[in-house]
Amino acid sequence: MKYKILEKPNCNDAYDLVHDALRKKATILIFACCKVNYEGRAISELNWGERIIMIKPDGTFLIHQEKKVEPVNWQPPKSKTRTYIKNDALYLESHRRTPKELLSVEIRHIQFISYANVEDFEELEQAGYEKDMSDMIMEKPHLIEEGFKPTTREYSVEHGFIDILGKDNDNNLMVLELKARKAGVSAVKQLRRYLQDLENTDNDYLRECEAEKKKIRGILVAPSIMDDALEMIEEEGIEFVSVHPPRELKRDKRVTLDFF
Amino acid sequence: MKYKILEKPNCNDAYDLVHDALRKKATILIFACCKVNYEGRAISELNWGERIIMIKPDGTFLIHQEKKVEPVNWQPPKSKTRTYIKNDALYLESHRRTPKELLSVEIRHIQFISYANVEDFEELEQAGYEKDMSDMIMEKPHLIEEGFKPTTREYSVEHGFIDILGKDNDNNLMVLELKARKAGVSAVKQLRRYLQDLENTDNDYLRECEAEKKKIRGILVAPSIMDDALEMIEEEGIEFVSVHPPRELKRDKRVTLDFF
DNA sequence: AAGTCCATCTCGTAT
DNA sequence: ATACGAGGTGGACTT
Repeated sequence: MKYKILEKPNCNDAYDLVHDALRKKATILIFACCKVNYEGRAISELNWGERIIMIKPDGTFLIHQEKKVEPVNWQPPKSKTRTYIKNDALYLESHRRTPKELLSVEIRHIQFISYANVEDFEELEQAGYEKDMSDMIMEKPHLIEEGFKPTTREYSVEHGFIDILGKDNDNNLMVLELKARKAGVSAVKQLRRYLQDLENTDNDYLRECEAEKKKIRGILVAPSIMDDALEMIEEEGIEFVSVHPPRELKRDKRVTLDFF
Repeated sequence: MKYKILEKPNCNDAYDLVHDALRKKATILIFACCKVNYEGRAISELNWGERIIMIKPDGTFLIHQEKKVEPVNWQPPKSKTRTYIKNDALYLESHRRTPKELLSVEIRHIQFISYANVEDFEELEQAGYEKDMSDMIMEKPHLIEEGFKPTTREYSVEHGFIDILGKDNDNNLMVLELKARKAGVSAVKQLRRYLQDLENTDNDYLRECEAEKKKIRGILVAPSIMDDALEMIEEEGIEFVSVHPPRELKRDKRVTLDFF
């Protein structure tokens, strides 16, 4: 059976349906009045009220109020769900170890309860992120400037990773910090720290620059920049290059590439 | 009517129910095969597959696959939902401005669709966070050490905010960085930056310390600490104090206080 | 409206 | 298993 719905079921029928659904690895939806306790990484308590409960076959457990994107309480995938009846009331429990967490739901008036065998073999295709930007710049370095030659990605320094390292036409070292969204002061500070790290630590790039008397150029790459960050950049001698993250899905790209 | 369910409805009946529910500010649940496009802060595409769609009265729009806590696509509160029929298929659209975002859902086979008037006047009571820790330390400074006198919270420095500033028994300055979870290397680096900020910028605390020839002590406060962070702390002359975030709900606390 | 920071962040990925 | 960073982060709070 693909799905099943019970309206205003009694406690035993609801119990049977949940039990069935858990065994069948179905997705459960419940609209009911409930009371919720959580204890684990933090603790919380939610008094009686109507909510939507969703239990997924991967162990995910969600309780949604009538507002907000985030569930009011939840358990992550691989949590174990069990159900039982006590004093004529239905209880749901979801627990996991590492870290030890327990979510307990007491259910009073079930308006309806259902399970569904959800068949979905598709994955989300998406674009517009820092990684897409990085890929694009490695493919088309001229987006930064003519003659830019990227050499290293994710170069490790004291306070983190430099997104892209490379050289300009005159062999000066270029340190790129990428942001997929509007760059703020924090991005400038981050780049500034990386530049300091590069200058204060012994490394091949620094030695080469010193030997050849070349400069180290810090480049902030983002679609746009906030006003205060722009001011700061001018003070710091850092450059800003406007690059928008690519808005092409990989599938579209593949098609485009196949086409030529 | 508190709720309504249609099983395998035709396109027009489904449209009517959605229309009704949106007008009535009800919460909508749909189990159906759908195809999703998103364009806004990023772009994404999700091909045909079965999912659970939830539309809340506050404008929140969620599409859940059968795995994970996070919805595969969503729109935040205050988004505007509309529905229409085209070529005998039901469409749902949710859009918002600032930033401009559009979520489009094409629906093929509806297994069931329902709306529910969710009544919930309760808010989550919770504890176990950084803020709770901070409150607790301000109330019971001896948790850090005997004679500790906190003076300032959220003291602004170049790279962020110092959680708690205070003095020890000998009038040395104490800089506290709080973490509600196990502290890692990044927490130590953060504290180190704040200490540098405090020493490099002109401020009353620094001047007082220099005048009175007092020290500046960096204290990392967390329930526990990672091995590499502990090593780093010893090198840096930073101290670690183990404090667990309080696990008392405010309501419980109130009861306790009222009792005495 | 925009910026800042915490979160039971979640989730992917590298180690 | 654990650590680390990105996210259409969300959400609360301040400016």
